[in-house]
Amino acid sequence: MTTNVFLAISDPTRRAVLDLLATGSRKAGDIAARFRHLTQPAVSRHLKVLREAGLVNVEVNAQQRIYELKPEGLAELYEWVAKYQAMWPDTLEALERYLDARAVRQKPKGKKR
Amino acid sequence: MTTNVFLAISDPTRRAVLDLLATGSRKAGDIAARFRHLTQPAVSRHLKVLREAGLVNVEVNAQQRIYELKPEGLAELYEWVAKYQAMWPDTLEALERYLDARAVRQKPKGKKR
DNA sequence: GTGTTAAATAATCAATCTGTTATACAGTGC
DNA sequence: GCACTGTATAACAGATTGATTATTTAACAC
Repeated sequence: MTTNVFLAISDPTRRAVLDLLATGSRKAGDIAARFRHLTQPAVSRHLKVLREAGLVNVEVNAQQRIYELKPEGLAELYEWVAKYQAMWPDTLEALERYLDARAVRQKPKGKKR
Repeated sequence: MTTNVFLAISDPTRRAVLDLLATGSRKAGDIAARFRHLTQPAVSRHLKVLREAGLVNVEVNAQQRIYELKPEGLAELYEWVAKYQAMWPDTLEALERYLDARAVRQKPKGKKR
């Protein structure tokens, strides 16, 4: 139990679910449909992990479950990483330059990550 | 391969190593000594994961390895979570209030997390 | 009631993770 | 050379993860 946020976001599928929910709430079935390489139960279990980590809310609507992002659940993570941000090369601009440089290095023309 | 940052920080021991290195570079042996419930090889493997994730640098000094935090390695994580920060209740102050409230709820008198 | 739909849970399995002990490797000092 | 020190790696065991298929649960529609 006490599924924690760090563990919850360590899985790429779960991050993708969060990214999707960031664009708006979705029914469980619609979320599952986005992951065509996964079955419905697989997605359902990812949603459970996200629920237990406090990263999403569920609203019941007849047989449907509407998942909503709960972004404050990421506060703990933000809090943790922000400590390190202060140690970054220099300013935010330096960070941006760093990220841009990294993006170019990793994928010269691509867009997905 | 391609050990990623999200996975690297999902383990509490590894986060503790990073937190330790945030206070200054350390020899591998000194790091291992901090985790008395773990053996030297166990810590060595955590260090390897952190290396592969680009979160630490190693400087060789005779038989010793001096580990140094590479905070820019957390840029990807920061980048990801920062997207969500914009969706938080309100301002930074609201976030702080939220965090304080959460801390009180979870541990009325304690201080460690 | 029956049948249908939406989603969660159960049972199971393979792969991965984290720890252990034992061992190898590389550098130092004599 | 040999012994010693510091750290990494190998081999393995147990726990956990993430997927599957099959089943259950719950609400709707008739």
